[in-house]
Amino acid sequence: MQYTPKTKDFFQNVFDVVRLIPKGRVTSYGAIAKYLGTGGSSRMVGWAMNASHGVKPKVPAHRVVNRNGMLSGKAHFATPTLMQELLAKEKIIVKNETIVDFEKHFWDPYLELDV
DNA sequence: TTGTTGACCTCTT
DNA sequence: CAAGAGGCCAACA
Repeated sequence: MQYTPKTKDFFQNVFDVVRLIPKGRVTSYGAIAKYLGTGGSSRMVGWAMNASHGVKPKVPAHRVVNRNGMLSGKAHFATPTLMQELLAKEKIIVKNETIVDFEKHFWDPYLELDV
């Protein structure tokens, strides 16, 4: 199913996809942006995540990283180490602010949520 | 309404 | 191989 950002709020869209990320899996901003139809505008995803702090239910923003698997958004969490801590609970190994075997834990909304 | 900003991605130098 | 600049779309002032 394809979301229609025109009919729904962009943030709502991003939050919905992020919440659908299975435990122990991660995805990238670009993948979400592409799935939403915004294409290369992956920055919008990050913008939406910025508003995901006081959102309910909780949005696993720690499962969303950049294309290289680096925790670029960790600075925006409550604590710089919170993101890595949360990922560690998901059995995801983070080394030097970067997810180990990122491809292995990568979760593509296109493949899981159907295109 | 226009301009700036932003947790990014990709090409070019 | 490393660094810089441009591009994408949406929200905020």
